[in-house]
Amino acid sequence: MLLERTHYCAQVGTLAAGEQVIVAGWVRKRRDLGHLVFVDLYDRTGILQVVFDPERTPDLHRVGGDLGRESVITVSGTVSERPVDALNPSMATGQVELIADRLTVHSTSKVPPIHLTGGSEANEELRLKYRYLDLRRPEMFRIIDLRHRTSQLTRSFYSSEGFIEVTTPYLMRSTPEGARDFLVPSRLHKGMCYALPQSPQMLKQILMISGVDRYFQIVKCFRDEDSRADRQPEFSQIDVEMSFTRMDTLFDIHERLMQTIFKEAIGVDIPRPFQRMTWKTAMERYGSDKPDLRFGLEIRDITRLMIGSGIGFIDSTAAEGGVVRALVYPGGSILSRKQVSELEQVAKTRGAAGMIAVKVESGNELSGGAIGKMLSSDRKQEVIASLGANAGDLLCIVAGNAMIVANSLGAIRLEIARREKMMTEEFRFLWVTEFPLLEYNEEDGRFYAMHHPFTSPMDEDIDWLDKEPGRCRAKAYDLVLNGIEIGGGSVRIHRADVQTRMFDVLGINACKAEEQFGFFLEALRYGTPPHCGIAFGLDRLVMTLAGTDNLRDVIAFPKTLQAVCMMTQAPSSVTNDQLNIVGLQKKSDKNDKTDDCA
RNA sequence: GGGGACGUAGUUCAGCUUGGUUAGAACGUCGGCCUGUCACGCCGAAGGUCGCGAGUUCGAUCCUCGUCGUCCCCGCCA
Repeated sequence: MLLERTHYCAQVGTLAAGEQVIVAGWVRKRRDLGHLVFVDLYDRTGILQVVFDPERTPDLHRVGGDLGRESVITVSGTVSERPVDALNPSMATGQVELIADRLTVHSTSKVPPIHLTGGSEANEELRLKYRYLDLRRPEMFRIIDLRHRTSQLTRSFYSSEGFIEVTTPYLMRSTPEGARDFLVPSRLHKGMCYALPQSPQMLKQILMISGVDRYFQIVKCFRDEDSRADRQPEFSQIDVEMSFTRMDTLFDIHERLMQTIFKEAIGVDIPRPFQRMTWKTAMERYGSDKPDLRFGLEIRDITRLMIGSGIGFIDSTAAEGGVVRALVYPGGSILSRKQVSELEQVAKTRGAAGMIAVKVESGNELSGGAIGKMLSSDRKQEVIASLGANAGDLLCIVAGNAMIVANSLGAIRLEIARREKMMTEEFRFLWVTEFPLLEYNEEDGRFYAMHHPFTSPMDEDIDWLDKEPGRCRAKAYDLVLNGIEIGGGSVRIHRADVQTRMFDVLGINACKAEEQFGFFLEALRYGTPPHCGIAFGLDRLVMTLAGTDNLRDVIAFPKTLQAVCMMTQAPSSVTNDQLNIVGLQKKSDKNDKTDDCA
């Protein structure tokens, strides 16, 4: 019969000597001194030293001496205070040990392919293949637990604010716009597919129409797009929608949610209210719609000062309606030619033609490139003054299309901060507001919704919708934390006529709209309350709480950049029979390994 | 779709610049010894398709090309 555990390893550390306990877990390490045998027993709470003493239990001692790494055992024994000279202050349970008197070996383990104790970490490919072993490491369990607590705090916070968790289907209908859908072929309707939701966007709005009033859900979302360090094909959102509420109330609720999570999960006090910044300001001053405000390094516009400089490409940039902007790299004039060229490379990957690096010399002098030669000393002085630069600094100047210049300098700004280790440990929250409603796509020759097609234009901009849609701002907002977009949402359109106008601008005519969004447009016609919502990336939030910059670290079973699960080898080929059932046929059998075991 | 980095023992890495006889180290594993260890210690041993394929060469872990895999970035994605 299974001897049942009475305590976790860590709990034993708090018990008095003489207590009888039963503990269970994995053999992390064995130290066999010939007569005495010590075993480090691990469970999710920590490590406990178990002693096998040949004088008390000769039979056990022999078995204990043979225990292999990661064998699973149950041990009963007596809690004992360690001899004074054998205390281990670096161990949570280092003042006690368990003198074993009974031992059950439930199973043994092959030699683990990754190190589970201290020191260097195995490469990620192996960690993902043997994820169950990787998750046995305390650092990984700590994150799993942190994620659990974050979810729990979220659920209880929303519940106490009158929000109701409603689950929505994963088998949805495909909608155009936005990301590529993952498709699920239908057996009952051959040739037709369900789509896994990119987010429950329309359903949560319909719940508002249903009168749910305050909805939330911790929900999986799926997007068939290329992954990144902070992007997985399937990810979790804290999804929220609320009716009859001003944007400011939504901000207030979620600032308190963040405050609660950070306080309760990691003991950090977050000041409120959070800073707010318009999208325009963010782009101009930080070159990003998700600025990291833990450091300054603001971008300044110097177009006016550079016009008529006599420098060819700068004058032509200005003539074409472009901009010239600069960033001060404090103390950057000592950079090597190579380091400067690496900075320029950063700008070039964001589409800039180049980056001009100018050194600030003493006596308001600039040296380097055409600017050092061509600019009058008055102009130089003005440039230095307007940038607040000092001798020894390096000016990074980029000219061209406003968007490209912003992105380039934004990337350089982050690179400088990384190099100079300016990213502190603090948590800087920021609401970015007044996003553009639409984005023009040159290739397709049409506008796309920047957020999604149900986002309300700002009242004062609504007339731009027909005249100059690109100028129209949206009631959309993002919550940014240390340069990471952790959430985003908007006030929604609650009038069917405005929604139709929106579709018009997007080039979705009445017929198309009816076909693709008909059910939603119809719902809007049955009494829709004004409503707004937001969704947070749970994975990214936990990532920040855990202090890692790899999304895979906070997901128990993540996928690689190629969207493969190293442990299960998903995706896999399927048999022709399986495909027939859903009415599909393979185009090529090139990678077919289905019948390897036949 | 494009750019970059990496791939050598079970693991983490060195070796490659300048091709040459037996490819090393540490940890781990296995065997022996050891009564207070906790990075236990000491003695000994086993362990390699140098990712895969082709090419150059008398000879390739090393050079070239291709290919596969992982990571990072751009595009894409909110």
